[in-house]
Amino acid sequence: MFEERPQRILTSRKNSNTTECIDEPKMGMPSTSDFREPYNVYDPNRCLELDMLSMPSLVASLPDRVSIISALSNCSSTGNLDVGRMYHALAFKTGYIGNKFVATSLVDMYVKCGNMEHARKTFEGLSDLDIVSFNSLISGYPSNGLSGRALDIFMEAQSAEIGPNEYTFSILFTVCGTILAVEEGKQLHAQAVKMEYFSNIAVGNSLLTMYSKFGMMDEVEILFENLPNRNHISWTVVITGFYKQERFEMALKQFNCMRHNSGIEPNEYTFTVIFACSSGMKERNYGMTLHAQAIKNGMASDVFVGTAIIDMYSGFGEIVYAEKMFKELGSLASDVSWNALIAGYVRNEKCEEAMETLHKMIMNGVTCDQFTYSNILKACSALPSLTMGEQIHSRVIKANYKSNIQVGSSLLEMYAKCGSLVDAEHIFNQIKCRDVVLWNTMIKAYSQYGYLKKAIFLFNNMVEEGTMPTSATFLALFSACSHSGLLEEGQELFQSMIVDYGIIPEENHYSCMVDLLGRAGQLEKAREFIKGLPIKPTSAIWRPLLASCRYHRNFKLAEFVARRILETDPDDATVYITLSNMYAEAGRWGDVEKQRALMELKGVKKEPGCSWIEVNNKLHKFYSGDMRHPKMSKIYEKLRELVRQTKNMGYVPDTNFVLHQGVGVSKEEQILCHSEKLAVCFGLLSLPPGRPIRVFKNLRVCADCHSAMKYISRLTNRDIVLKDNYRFHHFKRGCCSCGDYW
DNA sequence: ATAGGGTTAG
Repeated sequence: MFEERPQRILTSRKNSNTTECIDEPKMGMPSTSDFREPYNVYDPNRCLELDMLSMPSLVASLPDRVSIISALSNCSSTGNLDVGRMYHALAFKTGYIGNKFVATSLVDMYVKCGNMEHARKTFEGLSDLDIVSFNSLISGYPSNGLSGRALDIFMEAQSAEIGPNEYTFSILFTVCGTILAVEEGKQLHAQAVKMEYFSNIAVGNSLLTMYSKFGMMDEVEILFENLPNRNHISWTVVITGFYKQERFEMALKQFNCMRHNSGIEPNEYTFTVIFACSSGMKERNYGMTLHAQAIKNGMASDVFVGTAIIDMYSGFGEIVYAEKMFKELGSLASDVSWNALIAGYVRNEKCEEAMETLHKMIMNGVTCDQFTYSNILKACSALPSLTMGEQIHSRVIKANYKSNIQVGSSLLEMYAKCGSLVDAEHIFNQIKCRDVVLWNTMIKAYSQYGYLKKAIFLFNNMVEEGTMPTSATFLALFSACSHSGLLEEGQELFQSMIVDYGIIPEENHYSCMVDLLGRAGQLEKAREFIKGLPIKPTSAIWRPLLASCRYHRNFKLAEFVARRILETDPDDATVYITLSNMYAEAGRWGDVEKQRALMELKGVKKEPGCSWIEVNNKLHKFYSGDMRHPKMSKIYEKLRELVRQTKNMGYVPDTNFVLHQGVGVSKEEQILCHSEKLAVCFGLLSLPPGRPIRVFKNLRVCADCHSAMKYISRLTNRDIVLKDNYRFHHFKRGCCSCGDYW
């Protein structure tokens, strides 16, 4: 994200009345003649309503010019606006404000304290403007989010024929880099070349930074080679440039070059980026070696380095090391460190720990920001817990982050994943300034719930509004097509993605296409498709074909595909389970037994099915046939009643896939106690009428439960949302959003 | 009296 900006022509003097930035209060832009006018000193007593009498100690012994300047410079570095204002009043009282060094120090003090209005007013009071005072003023706008304004002020200086110096260029290169003003940046570059300013390291470094922010790394490399002077900052800029482009090996190569050939030592800044690189490359051993070096050099106690290390370990799945690093930072930990730790917990599926850390963070008085909310909402989605999500949502509103686009996407995703599509839609509709991720998140939500038409509709809206779809957009659309069995539409979209949008398909796109073909019954075509792939087929690509083989009862191909998957993933329990389900459906009990024996031999375990539901802020878990829940007898009573009633409506229990008949228990009895049925039934008993029932399951919903839910939703007139490890099923008045289940 | 580099997310 960068500021909106009008394009400027920096060399022309006539074009100084450019469009104001949107977030900028109007301030009269003086013309050249204004600068020449006699004293118009900005009176702090009038403007700041300061009373000299309230500062008796200062009045008693009036400071001289030098001590005012040094006091102001002290205020600049500490950001102490109140003391700064007192010295402004003193400078006025003593008349030193007429001195240009004092006045410039004042401008700088206001700039550093973030008060651009007073900086500008003080600046306007200067009688004898020079490039230093211009630089002071210009340098303040970027840090206040008004980079475009800095370029406007620069043009005022140009108009006043007050020429730029080295300081001006380093400020402006930084400005152009942050707002991605490529044309202006190049113009300034040319101007700086003419003035031979490049022996100045700061100028060179800011120029490197600018081009690296433009993503023009070729340019950066050439410039870097030819810089007359380099220091550790120059190296860090180049390394960071490659890192941001995700060219981690190049970043590392430069780092090694710096260490071995340059004679310049890397410092905390350099180490921070290098930790981020080893995190990005998943180079666990390298990262740990680096950590040891950082400790040796005393750099691991730097907050930035420490935080980068936290993030790195969490990326390696070493959450314990991340925790340790966080503890070592102690009171040095910044909001970013807290965020990195929370993100680490979420990444490593420790959502409860993430929530606990959030509470500790609040208790410690650390301010939560968009990163915090975004991460913690992801934890709510992963749990998934709608009540926690709603609690975080109210925090987001209180902290005024609800119109933040990233937090918005996380909120949307949270509601969708917690089973409330209506709330997800509400979030989407509230955000008017949509970006591609927000669109993708909503499209993906529709796709997961099986609302293909809505997904396609949004896709068309998105394109009409001029947002370029990304590979994630198509992924969502493919999976929607495949669940709805729309083979041709899916294939057309696949072609369109490549031809019209220039997106190169990756593993997951291929996997979706295999799923699409397979579900449509084109098993051989799916196999041919895999054969013709430009990449080596992975188990993720084979897996959807195995599922299709089961549905279309193609044993031979299923066994072939199963072998392919087991070659790379020998512990994949779903392969054995799918095969034994297939054999069971065909009554091939001998083969079922063989699969079971194989699983035992290889030590592969089937995860027990578990469903859960949130009622009154409490999570209720149910396992198949589990009797531990206190309300179990009521639940079974209700369940039998429901089965009786739904049978009258046409429900026929489907016992085809029951693998082992328990002793003394009928097959029908066995499917009656499936965990999802128990959880839904408990929801019906506990939640007020009309409220949707939201149940989650760790495995796929079985065909019988799916069919039963349709009848139950009609009978009880309830919306039932059932999320399994695969997708969402939204049962409404006897229908399911996913179309026909298989 | 004025300038240059670092970590976290959807």
